[in-house]
Amino acid sequence: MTSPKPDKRRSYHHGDLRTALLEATVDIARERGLAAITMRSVSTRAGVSEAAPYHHFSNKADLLAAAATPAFQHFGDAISAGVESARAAGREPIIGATEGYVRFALTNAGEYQLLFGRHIAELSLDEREEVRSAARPSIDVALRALAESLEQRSSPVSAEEAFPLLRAVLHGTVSLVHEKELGPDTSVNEAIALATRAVGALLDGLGESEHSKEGA
Amino acid sequence: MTSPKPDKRRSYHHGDLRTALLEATVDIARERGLAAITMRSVSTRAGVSEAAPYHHFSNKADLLAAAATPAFQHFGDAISAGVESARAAGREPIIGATEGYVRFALTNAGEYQLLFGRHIAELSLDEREEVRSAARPSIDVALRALAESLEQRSSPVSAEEAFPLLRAVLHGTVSLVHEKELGPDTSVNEAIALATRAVGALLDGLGESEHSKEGA
DNA sequence: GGTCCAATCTGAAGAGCGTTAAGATAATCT
DNA sequence: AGATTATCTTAACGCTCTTCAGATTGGACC
Repeated sequence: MTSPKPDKRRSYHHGDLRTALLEATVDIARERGLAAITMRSVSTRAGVSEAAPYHHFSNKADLLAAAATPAFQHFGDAISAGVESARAAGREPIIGATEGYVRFALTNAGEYQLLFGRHIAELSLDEREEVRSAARPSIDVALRALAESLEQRSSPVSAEEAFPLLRAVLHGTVSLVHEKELGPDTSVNEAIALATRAVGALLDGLGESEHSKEGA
Repeated sequence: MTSPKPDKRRSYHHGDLRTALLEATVDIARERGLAAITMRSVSTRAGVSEAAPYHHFSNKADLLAAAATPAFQHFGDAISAGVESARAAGREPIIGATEGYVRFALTNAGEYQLLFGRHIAELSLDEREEVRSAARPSIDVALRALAESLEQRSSPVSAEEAFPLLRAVLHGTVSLVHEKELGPDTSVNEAIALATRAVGALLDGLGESEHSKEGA
């Protein structure tokens, strides 16, 4: 009994446990945060024993790295949505990307941590490369929005040059809010206002300081 | 008798275990990173059993929060040194503060994490207030440097207004480097160059965009 | 269609983590 | 002095990640 159907969680063998584990990981991150991701919670959610994941991932770090792939999909979609929304409203693409980025990071804090948390720094080179390629589409969306806005402003700096600065502002704003460093009750809209203002000023300043070194 | 005779690791009673535990905590953070701080590593280093800390701190979170006090002292000193150095060289105080901040955060990554890591977000209100007051001197140093530079630029924005933006840039830059998101081998000087450029552009841009809303 | 192999999953165990409880020791108070 | 209180230790619990031997099964091969 209870075997012949590839129905899903039926038989001794799962069928597509790897995918199920990744989905469980992302779901738990969204619902209960990065700290709630344990081998037990993930495998229980997928309906298997806690040792089962080790047949698909070499360890927890590897599982988290692999889970970044679906999570980056969500992240990229959120940025794209922000860009489209801004474009439709006649606002700068990079401001739209900023809104999408910050809104995603604050409404899905656990998933954002999964993508950019401290555990990433401890991955092996191979694993980090895997994450990096999963991140590529999101990066490209943001980079294009940045390039377009710089062009609109006829800014003298390239998108590649400005990109790390943009990332610093966005990641910094989000991290400070996550860590409750800007007060324990900063709202999403306040955070977006902060980030858009910083990004706007940054691009303004980059344009200015390059046109003429008039300081002193 | 002889309360001022804490000879050191002598008897069954330690003498000043609380202080010794805080020093051990900070030392381990500096030497081996935040993750290496365990109740066992800390108490072993202080020469006591692993349960001893619970007579001075209610739990690990409380210990970490208390350890922020000496660590913030180091942090504030580093920022001050940067400001003084810049002042002596005729450069902007806020650029000096930026250099001091980033250099400290990258040469003492573990201690920086101790101050601004994710665990801070999970503290109780009382514990967070304790950390907050320990942070006060460092914040004031940075705030003064910012105010002075804004004045030199006759910028229309107040230091209080610009401060969160400054923090976002600094914390973001440092976090990205710590998490190896800007390449696995970003040097301290590269990070400082990035941060100073971002801070400079930010202040430039804040000045510009307030003088005249000329966009569109 | 039957047999065997390799992939997959389980159950049990080990080492390390934070934390608590009960008891030993020493400093302080009266 | 004796008693009280603060401090520290030893031992244990439940949780973490991880490994290993053994059970189960899907698929390849004959």
